[in-house]
Amino acid sequence: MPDEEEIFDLAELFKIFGDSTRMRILFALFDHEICVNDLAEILSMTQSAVSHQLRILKSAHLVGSRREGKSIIYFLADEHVRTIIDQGREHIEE
Amino acid sequence: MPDEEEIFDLAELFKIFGDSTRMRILFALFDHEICVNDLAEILSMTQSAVSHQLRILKSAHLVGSRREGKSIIYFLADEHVRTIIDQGREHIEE
DNA sequence: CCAACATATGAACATTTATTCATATGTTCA
DNA sequence: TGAACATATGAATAAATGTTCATATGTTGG
Repeated sequence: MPDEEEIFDLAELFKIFGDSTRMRILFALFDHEICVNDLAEILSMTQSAVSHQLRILKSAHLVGSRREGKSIIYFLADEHVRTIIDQGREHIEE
Repeated sequence: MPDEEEIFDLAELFKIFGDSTRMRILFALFDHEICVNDLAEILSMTQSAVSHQLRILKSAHLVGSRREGKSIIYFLADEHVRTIIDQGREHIEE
């Protein structure tokens, strides 16, 4: 049994995957990096809503970002993101 | 990009991992199956609260249950649960 | 430097959700 | 069968969270 802090952190991590909007953002970033505005268009969402969610994703190190001119480009942070999502998809197929 | 329904289901699945109480229950069941009352004691929780959460875990097929006398024994449903949690833990170690 | 563009942020509101309390359902054993 | 035990469930309350609207911050090109 891990200590309470690790359990809490784990729950916080999965909580971030537990929202359709964030999941859609993650999928949009699966193959290629995208800037905020394009994300908003692709997902038919407000720029503000996207930005709020990106902030959450970034704070959990699920995505990273870099500036490119006026835009800020977001991308998936590491392979764990893909693995976790893939495992989730496998679980659903049953 | 998966269809909206799959994304929704995925988010719903991860939402279930995204709660400390449920995560604690899952860890308690990691090594051996346990009945509701024992879970409540181990986790210092109300029997009612545990039962409510077990219901959610079971509806997502993360745990299974069987009756044994007066008690009902709960156990982890499949290996995906362990894999998903393990991947989450790996992600945190950084 | 300033106008236009791109993103971030804060407050407010609405919705979701975990827990508690009371009670119902279901099982065993005398 | 009835009492005692084990679990489930429903309603109510409190807390957490996603979106919107308005606005701030930051960058580029003229």
